[in-house]
Amino acid sequence: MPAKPRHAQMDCSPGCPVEATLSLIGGKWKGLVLYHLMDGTLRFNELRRRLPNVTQRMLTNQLRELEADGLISRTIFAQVPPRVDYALTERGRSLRTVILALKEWGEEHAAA
Amino acid sequence: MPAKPRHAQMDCSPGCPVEATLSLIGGKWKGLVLYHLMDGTLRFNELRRRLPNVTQRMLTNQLRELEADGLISRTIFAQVPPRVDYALTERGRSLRTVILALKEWGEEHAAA
DNA sequence: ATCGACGGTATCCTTTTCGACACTATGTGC
DNA sequence: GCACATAGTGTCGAAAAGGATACCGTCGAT
Repeated sequence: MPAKPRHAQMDCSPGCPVEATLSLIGGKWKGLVLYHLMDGTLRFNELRRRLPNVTQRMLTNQLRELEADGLISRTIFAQVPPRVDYALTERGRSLRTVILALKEWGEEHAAA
Repeated sequence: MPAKPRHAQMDCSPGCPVEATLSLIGGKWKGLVLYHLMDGTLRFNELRRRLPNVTQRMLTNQLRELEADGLISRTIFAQVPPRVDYALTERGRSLRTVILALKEWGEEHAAA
């Protein structure tokens, strides 16, 4: 399983929670995914359209990891054509302030 | 140069600033370094002692990247033994709210 | 009969990241 | 003469992350 042993060993002491949080949202496109899901539930291809530079495989990966971390939920409808909805969980929603802080800082300090 | 082409192409549109910010603080130990420097200026080995799991080479790398991004300053004193001080720049200090948001979320949602 | 939409997998390959380890220079204290 | 502290640098290699491409099954519309 190619999960994220990124900061797996949380033996870092004081500032550790900082890294713990980063390890959850630090994946290459996770910030973006979470940001878009803050608008509400989206289907797989709706996300794809919003993130044109992400390959299908990467998007699937990131979504799976976010799901494994309990930040988003994945709801499958037994239909044809298939339909899968992605939405923030309660835990994911609690990241709102963090994501917004990142966004605001980025907007104000766009420096070259 | 092995810098951070991480989110180099900032062609992501709406949530882009989120990724932009993450690309600056998303390095493996950058969050920690910034967090500790919020306490005030630190010398190289003082940082090392606070981050026991970081190899010297990695610490140097992260510091160099943070400096290149204008988040920290590096002051060399022509002494022997050598002395180098690291401190947050104005720009680095402006990250305070972001770092604290990360830390607080991490503390509250430590979940297994 | 073929095409497209949907939500993926599977496979392969390249790039990036990270860690281990060794090595450097200089001056001081023993 | 030796070790120690300081703040690094260099090289190597493993592992992880990321990207490209091709493929799958089903249904409705053409």
